Amino acid sequence: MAEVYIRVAEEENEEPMEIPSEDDGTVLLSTVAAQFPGACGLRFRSPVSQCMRGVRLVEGILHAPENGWGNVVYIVNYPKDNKRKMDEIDASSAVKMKRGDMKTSDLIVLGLPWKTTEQDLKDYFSTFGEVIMVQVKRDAKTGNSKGFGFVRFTEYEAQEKVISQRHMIDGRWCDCKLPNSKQGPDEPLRSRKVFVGRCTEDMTTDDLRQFFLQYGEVTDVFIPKPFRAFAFVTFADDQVAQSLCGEDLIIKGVSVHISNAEPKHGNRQFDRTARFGNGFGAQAFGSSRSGLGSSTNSSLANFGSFSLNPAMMAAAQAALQSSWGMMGMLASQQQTSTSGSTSSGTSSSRDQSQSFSTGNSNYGTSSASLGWGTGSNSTTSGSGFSSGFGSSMESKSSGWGISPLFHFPVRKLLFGSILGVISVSLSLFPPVNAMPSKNGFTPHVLRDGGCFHFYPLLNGKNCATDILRTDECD
DNA sequence: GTTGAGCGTT
Repeated sequence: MAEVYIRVAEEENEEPMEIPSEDDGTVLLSTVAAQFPGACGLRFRSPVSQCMRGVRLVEGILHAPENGWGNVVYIVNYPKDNKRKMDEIDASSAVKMKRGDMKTSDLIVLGLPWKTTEQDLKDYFSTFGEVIMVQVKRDAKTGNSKGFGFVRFTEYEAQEKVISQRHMIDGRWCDCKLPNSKQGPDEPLRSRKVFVGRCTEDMTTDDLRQFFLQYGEVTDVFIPKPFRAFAFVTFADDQVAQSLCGEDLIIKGVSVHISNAEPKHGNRQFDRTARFGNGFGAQAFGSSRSGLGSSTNSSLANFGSFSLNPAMMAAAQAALQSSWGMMGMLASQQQTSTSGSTSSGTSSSRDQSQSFSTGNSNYGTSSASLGWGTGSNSTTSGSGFSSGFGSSMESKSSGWGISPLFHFPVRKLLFGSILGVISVSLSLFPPVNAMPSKNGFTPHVLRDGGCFHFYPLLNGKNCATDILRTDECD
């Protein structure tokens, strides 16, 4: 079969480029993206209607229109083309760009060989520009390198270049990043990482990487182990990430939902705002970035007189309604495995394990707690029910992870008091199924090692995060 | 004397 090419251009009146189709007559979006980086689809002007028409795209495969590809010039779609909100994002980033200092800052160099000296560092990085500072962090007693260091350039361009690539230093691949201490507090607005909900177990990191490649360069894919039905995909371009948020995409025949990766707990800006008067974290509700702010707040107001928010109740009731039940919770205490999972590409070889390590995340559960019955944080204190929670699951690599509304180590709680409080709350409030749909909160429970995570859904959309499994709750 | 994700004063 003779090779078939379709004509593609960025604009209608530009000279088209011929792009090869596959044997079955389809065209891979990745093929298009190879010539037009960032392309997310094709459109063409219908000779009949004179309107622009989209080309069917299924799982990265572009399907010819009814009458074949023909001689039409297909126009490349980019994520920003069909996202009105991108204008706002562009505007806000423009502001940040202006405000963003072009000053250089220290860069942390991760993964240094133990033997690497500061002179080695200086020699290496001088190839990128003038180096005004290098450090190798060492153990005070032994003087041994800790395997990381810092470098600073005079030129901002050199800094950008160095951050943008990996570095082979003395035989090891190293990464240079802005240190955590230098990461701006409003970086979340420009997150390059998206949360991929409703993943199935057969989706591999490679599958996801291949799939999302059609939208732009993918710098990291992370799938928590054991299987938890979600993943994180990080793009090189934050605009690509933002443009995908809210989309339902089909991967391997299943619909996954893309949303913002919630900031992990323990992030600077949330430390101080992690509590409401009712004792619940403001993060899941107050963040305007999640786009849930207004509707959520109105729900809160309805419950204000109880100084309880709906998610709080939902969570408590979910504890009773969850398919595990209390016995399941007890049994779960036998499982203590938490953060032992490794990065997605595991290898015993030193070099290979490094090659997979960039940007991968591990998950662990750190302690969090619920305080029951004291009411100390309650402003109106009608219920005598308050809680607080600390950090939870986190994504170590880039500071973003999912954020369950709260979770707690089961073993640290007395079940008698749980039952007591829950029975009180149940007597005060209707069961979940009877909760007003207007309210829209639905509890979901996720077990993670010895901990339980409660995920409230607001009108079917993730409130604290995306929903993970559907078999546990209604 | 080992290690391999992280985050810097000393």
